[in-house]
Amino acid sequence: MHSPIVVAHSNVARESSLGVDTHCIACKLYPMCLPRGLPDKELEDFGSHIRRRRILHRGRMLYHAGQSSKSLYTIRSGSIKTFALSSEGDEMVEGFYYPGELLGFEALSSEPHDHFALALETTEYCEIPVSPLNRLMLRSESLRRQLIHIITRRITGDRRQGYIRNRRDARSRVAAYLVDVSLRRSRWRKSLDHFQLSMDRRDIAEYLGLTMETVSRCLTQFQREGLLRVKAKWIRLLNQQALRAVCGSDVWEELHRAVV
Amino acid sequence: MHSPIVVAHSNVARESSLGVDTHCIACKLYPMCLPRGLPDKELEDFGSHIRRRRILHRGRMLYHAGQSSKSLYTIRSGSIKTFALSSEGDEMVEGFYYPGELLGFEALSSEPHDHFALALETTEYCEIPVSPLNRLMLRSESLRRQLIHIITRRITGDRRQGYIRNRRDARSRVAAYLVDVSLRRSRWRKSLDHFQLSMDRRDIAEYLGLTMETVSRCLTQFQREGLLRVKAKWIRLLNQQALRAVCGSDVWEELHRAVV
DNA sequence: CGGTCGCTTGAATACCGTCAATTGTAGTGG
DNA sequence: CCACTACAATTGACGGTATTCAAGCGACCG
Repeated sequence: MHSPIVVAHSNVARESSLGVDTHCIACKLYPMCLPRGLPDKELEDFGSHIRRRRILHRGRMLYHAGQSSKSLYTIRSGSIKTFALSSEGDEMVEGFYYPGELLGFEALSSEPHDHFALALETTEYCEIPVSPLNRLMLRSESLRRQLIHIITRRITGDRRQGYIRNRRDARSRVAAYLVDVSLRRSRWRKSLDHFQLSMDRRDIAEYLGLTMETVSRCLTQFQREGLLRVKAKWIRLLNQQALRAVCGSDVWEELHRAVV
Repeated sequence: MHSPIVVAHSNVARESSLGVDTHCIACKLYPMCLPRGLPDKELEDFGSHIRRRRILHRGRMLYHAGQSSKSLYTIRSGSIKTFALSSEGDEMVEGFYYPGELLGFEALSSEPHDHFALALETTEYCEIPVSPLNRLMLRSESLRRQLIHIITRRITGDRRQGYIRNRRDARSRVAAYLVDVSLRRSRWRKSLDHFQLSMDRRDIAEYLGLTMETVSRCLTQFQREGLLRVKAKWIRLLNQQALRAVCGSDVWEELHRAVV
């Protein structure tokens, strides 16, 4: 059901024996893809080290807290939730990851994972081991630049997420969340206004610092106001303009900049 | 009204012709200092490019939103507040920076600053222009590693800050904030339990997603409970143990790990 | 068909935000 | 040095919003 890119390029393997191609094609779709813009020679090198097309089924962990980290991961399709566990056992949701996005940066500072990464649906990902990556960076100026560029953008992106999550009232947080999901989907050219959330209400709530019930109430209220239609995990945005107004036009701009 | 950097930078040259020394000394105190662990040769090189001992007086801007960014900055003493402005004109506080901490990472991806950085008190900082930094990284494997290490740790650090700011109730947010300040001070061996906040109540409130009044009420309540004494900006923590319990012991551990 | 799980809805409560008044503090000039 | 001013912080009362607890609904699955 959710296997966008794979399907679209199912006839990829024949194009190249090295198998770098699939990644190249992906790069056209994913602006922040790691090897984007690399010279062909280095691209080959890079491609020979990553482990591509791995599959994780819903509910499986990509990695656990405490586990030593040796790789970066990039999502090809599906979605991942990252979270820490408090001593009382409840989840503190850190974020959600969509196709084209990287996670597991702590591998770059050789620290163990400090959180869990869980597949919210069937998810295809690439694993990029850091030790060959480090070796490659010795030779490849452009790879080094690209990596630093990506990490840096991640920092500014997190900053913007912070602006969402810290909004005062529940309404604007939930609105901003929906706009964010919609914008991030637009990156890989999926429908902007009709989509299925892969996480449940509790996850959204934990992420936004609210309760499940409040998130639910906001959604039904938005529906009553004609801003969207919601049926379980399916969302249809009917009036994006108005939704942006709810979350604050400036917040929308921040989010928009983060995606472009 | 707020004119940026300008200011003094007077008697630097006499200590050393290369001027690396002051930075080296700092490195002993600041574990995350950029050139930490560099071979002497490269350290010299590095030191010759940074602009050290710049002074910013209270209320002055280190940089403005929109301004093009060409340097990283590291605090030597004092403190900096970073914030964005919403369209309604109110501040969205992103964070506070203390000695040993780096800011302005967007320079590494050659994007303009998307926020303001303001000195909360008289602040000494170093400016590290990125173009020589990039050139140096071509030759210096260890510098490259160190930079990536620092940026990566910044991401995990931000994640932990997120756990603070997203706590449900005001009490635990304020408590976590105080513990955080205290721990970050401990890095440069300042008093853990008696200190002066450099930001006002409104700044703290905006940072935590609360109001000034709520922050104030939490502080006086903590005082009534005997956890601390507060007089204007001066805080004396009387019972750190209990304070950590208020913010949730696991959050405290997260913060602690971020500092060490 | 009954059971589980995720989601919604309702009512009561607790908490935080708002507004307004007061006190306190720092900075300025007499 | 003190008085004055401007601004920061505190405090109180009130109303609104989110949480809590509990019940009800509906989809999915055995």
